[in-house]
Amino acid sequence: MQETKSAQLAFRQHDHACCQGDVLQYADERARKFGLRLTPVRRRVLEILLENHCAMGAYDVLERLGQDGFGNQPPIAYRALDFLVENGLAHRVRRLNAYAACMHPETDHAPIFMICRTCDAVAEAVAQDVEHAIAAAAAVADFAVERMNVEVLGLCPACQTSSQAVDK
Amino acid sequence: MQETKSAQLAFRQHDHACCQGDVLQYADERARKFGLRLTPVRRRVLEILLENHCAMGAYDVLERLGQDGFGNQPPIAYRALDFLVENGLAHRVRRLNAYAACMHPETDHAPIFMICRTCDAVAEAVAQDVEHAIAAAAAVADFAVERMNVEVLGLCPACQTSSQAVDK
DNA sequence: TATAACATGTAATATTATAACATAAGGTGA
DNA sequence: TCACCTTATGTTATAATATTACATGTTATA
Repeated sequence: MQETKSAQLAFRQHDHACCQGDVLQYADERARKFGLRLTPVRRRVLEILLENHCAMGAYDVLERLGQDGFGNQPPIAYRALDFLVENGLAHRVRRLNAYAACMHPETDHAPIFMICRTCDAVAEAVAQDVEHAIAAAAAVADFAVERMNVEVLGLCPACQTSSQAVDK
Repeated sequence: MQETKSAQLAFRQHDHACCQGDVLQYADERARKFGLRLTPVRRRVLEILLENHCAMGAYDVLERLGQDGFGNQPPIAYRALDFLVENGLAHRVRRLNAYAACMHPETDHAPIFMICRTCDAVAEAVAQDVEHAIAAAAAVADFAVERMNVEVLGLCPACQTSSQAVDK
């Protein structure tokens, strides 16, 4: 059980400025090192995604971009989001039709999302044993794995104890 | 490693009439036993999903329903699909915005889909060890799991050996 | 500085999904 | 059987998500 630390963190009070700062710094570094073009829109989208531990829809991101003086047509947001996803700086959360900043950009990993059904918080865990178990299951079927993603729906610690824990 | 047998099967030549027959029979049984109303549209949608080991979009299902004399407006398809999903007779494949008949309706399980990137075949595996590993990761974050799903993208056995294995 | 490759702006449209309300069908107790 | 309630279906409209296509601009480099 390695590295679920940050997943615990996401659901709790914490100094989120660190999450943001660390990830942004890493993104800048990587852009420099690998010649990624982390342009203003792209970097801004990453910042927006990092504002809190929730996934955001493309149109929400787009609205923010418009406010900041960037274009306000869908492709502006989708292209920046695609760039981030392709370069491991964000993930797509399919259950929510939304995107979340990657909290572990330094490690090559399959994202495991825990999605709170009531407050929409999203925590990303990295758990190698899960990946291994999935890889093993795929191997039995002779399936050549390229990507995998895991999405878990439920209640975050806060919502378990609050009265919001009703069906939505 | 239990129960990936059927996942192997899905990707290979097999007597698919058995898959269909078994699942439909089980669905009928369960409907009777638990008083589920497996109405004509709903049953027909299940049959359509069972026609091959691919996931189908709601609008594809809808088109088929229209041909069969059922209504041809989106809610017709979505409602039947929702019913099947809620009653464990189908799953939603989020990566494809599509639906697939459940191949293991008799067991309560989290679906694990292997999705072939080139031929769109979908195989459903049931692997308890994967579920356990995910549950353990969630427990560390105090996350109360309600549902989980795993989607693996890659190449099915047939497409690995064919020339179709290029980027799509 | 010409050029090629990549990125952004913009308009239009495709695809997926839901809301809201009317009608019909099935189940149940008087 | 009827009245009633609940559940399911039909229908219209529209919301939410995503992409295509093409014009324009920017950057890297020969």
